[in-house]
Amino acid sequence: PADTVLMDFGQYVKSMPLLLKGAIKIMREDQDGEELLLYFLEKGDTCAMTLSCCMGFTKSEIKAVTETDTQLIMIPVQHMESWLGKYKSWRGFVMDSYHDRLMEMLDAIDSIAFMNLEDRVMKLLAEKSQITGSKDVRNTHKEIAQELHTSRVVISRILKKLENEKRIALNRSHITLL
Amino acid sequence: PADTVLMDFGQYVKSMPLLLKGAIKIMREDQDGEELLLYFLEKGDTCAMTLSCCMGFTKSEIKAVTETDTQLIMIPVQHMESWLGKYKSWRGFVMDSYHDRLMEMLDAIDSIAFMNLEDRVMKLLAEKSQITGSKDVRNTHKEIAQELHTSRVVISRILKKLENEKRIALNRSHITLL
DNA sequence: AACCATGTGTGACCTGAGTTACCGTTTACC
DNA sequence: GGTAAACGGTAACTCAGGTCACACATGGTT
Repeated sequence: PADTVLMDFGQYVKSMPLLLKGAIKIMREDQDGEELLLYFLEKGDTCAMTLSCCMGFTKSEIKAVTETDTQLIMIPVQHMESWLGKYKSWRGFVMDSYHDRLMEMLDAIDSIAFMNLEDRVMKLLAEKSQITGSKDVRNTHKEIAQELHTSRVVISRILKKLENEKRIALNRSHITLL
Repeated sequence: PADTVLMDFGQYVKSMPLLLKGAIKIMREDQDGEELLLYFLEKGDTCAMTLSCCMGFTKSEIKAVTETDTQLIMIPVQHMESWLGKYKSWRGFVMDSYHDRLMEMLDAIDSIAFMNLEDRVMKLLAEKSQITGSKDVRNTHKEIAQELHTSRVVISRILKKLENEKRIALNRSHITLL
């Protein structure tokens, strides 16, 4: 179901998720417990972070939470490793996954470093809309604020501005893209 | 030699660097040509970005510039691929490299998202000092500003403050950590 | 020595974003 | 139906960091 914490910071990882349906959001947390959305995983994706964590037997650096209801397969580490030697296709899949995740990280960095908050809000709303396949985004201002690592007041202000510009419509716990 | 551009944005990549000596800085650039330092590569490292770029035959998303004089081996793509099937150790090395790079990206995100400029400046100076093995950092304020994606004036201001706090000493084109 | 490019210092000002405080509205749940 | 919690709007203020303008120092070149 949506909003399930699949993996938390500091947890050991012993299997690798393979996403069949739905979406997962990957978050980063600093020492004060402040969070930041890194990227979303969608159908066909796997989490490279998990992947390298479970191979190195290190703790998770990230938190994974289902964004929507989700269906996934968990592959135990030992299979993963042996398959890497046996199947070229599996190797290719794992490599591609690493590549994809690096690109998502780059994108996350671009957003934080080069974009202003207003644009980041619009980008996030667009991504959420794309994931659910609907123009309606069911989130409170507070949730959006946490994902973008800012405060609720700031998000409310920006959303109100976007509404005045007729780019979105606001309702309680529910935003519509126009 | 130092300050050599090994790879630029949009360039195709046909071989993979393996760092024997020295250090390389990896930069990201936005559409306006604004740059941002992502991380440094050091002895024993390779560039996972290059790696996945050359396997996918896509253009480079990053720019690589030697930070110090550097010695490296360039491995052509075709070897890389066949070795992945043949040698478990090579596979492990490539996987580890991907993992390391992902961790560096996480660190870069932490810096940008969670730290203030003053701390980022100190962190950068510490990294540069560690790389050269010297307390002296030979950089102009302008160079530091570009790496942190800010302006020269701001960096001068912060450095002056750090000097007043006796944490560094300033000279022309040259900063000493105390 | 005169000149010019580069590097640095500093004051004045602007602005996006974070903070605090307070209020009204809606929803969930006894 | 009443009450507490969650949600959202808004004003007033603060502040880090960005921008502009200008001055001066340093070092290399002719």
